[in-house]
Amino acid sequence: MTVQTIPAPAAPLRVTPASPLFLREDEIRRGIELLYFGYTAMIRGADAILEAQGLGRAHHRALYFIARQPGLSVGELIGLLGITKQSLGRVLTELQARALVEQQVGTADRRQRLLRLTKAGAALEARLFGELERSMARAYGEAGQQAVTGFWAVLMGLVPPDDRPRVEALQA
Amino acid sequence: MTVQTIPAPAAPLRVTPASPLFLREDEIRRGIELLYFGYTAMIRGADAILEAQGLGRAHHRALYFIARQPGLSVGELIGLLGITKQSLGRVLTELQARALVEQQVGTADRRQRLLRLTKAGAALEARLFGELERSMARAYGEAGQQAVTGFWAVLMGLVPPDDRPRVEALQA
DNA sequence: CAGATATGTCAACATGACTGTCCAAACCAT
DNA sequence: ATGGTTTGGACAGTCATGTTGACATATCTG
Repeated sequence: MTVQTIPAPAAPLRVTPASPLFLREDEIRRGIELLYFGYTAMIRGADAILEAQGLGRAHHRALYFIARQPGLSVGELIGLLGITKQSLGRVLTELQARALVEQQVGTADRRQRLLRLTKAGAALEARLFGELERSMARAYGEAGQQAVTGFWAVLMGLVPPDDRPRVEALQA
Repeated sequence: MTVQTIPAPAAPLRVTPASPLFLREDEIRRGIELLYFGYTAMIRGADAILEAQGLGRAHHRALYFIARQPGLSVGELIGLLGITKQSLGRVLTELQARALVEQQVGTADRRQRLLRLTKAGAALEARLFGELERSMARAYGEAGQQAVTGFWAVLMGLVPPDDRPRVEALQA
């Protein structure tokens, strides 16, 4: 599962460094644009796989978080995705119909439905993750270890403080 | 236009630094998740304004890039947004009907329609930008100048090399 | 037992993407 | 000047993904 196949280049990717006046409009716009293009570029690789399966990004997000936190409840997943019960319901119904996701009744609270990937679901998620990983690993490698720390710091700074614990919690 | 109102804190936001083995699956997943949550968090602020206007994110993206590159052609905008002519057409028609965007016939090539914001369009875009800026400036400030450089480097690394010139070109 | 909570389901709707097709104007090369 | 290409607009239909609102069921909790 570990990926060490992409060696970091000797010289990290050169970008214009942030200036001391890095809160100027230009540098803010640069961040907005890179975030937009970087995000869409990372996603793109998985889209082809999804389309071949007749699935969409909504399915991917559900698969991703179920893979990340096996046994999470429907309510927790709704909280992570920030969508309504009805929207998730449709996605989850489809994933179960295709036997990619399975439910089990909660042990502590029997109202809960705890979600897990089936073998087939885990295999599909692994393929999708592979695409994201390929893109992200290349970017990490080109930018270098120190840049990755900065990347995380700025992104965490974008998340409203109240929501940060939930993001951190994924890093179990 | 310059924003210096948010001082960088003495101690930058602390995040777990990337480890020397920063290509491990866990650290890749951390990047994926932060990119997802950070991106959606940044966007969120503008959504309320858009909704009040009866506009969507597609309109915002068009306004953003027209503001960024006044006088760009329809084709260039299609290239930046990565959508089809038909999809952009509807958005652009609406923005023109609301007198937020105006066209002028290209000077060199009279087939082209060069796009500009009207006064009202510029005002709306400024309000929307203000929301993104507030979020991004806070994140920059919390993370610090060096982190911002790393943030840019990783994001640029995500963009396929062939597309990088187009992103750089926005930094005119 | 009563009320709150977790989940599921049905229906109607909005947004923003897509494809396919056709057309007009303008550019460009032979 | 003719013919092919490019740029853009328009119309029609479809799909994916989100939304509200209303209602049902099972289960937990006080």
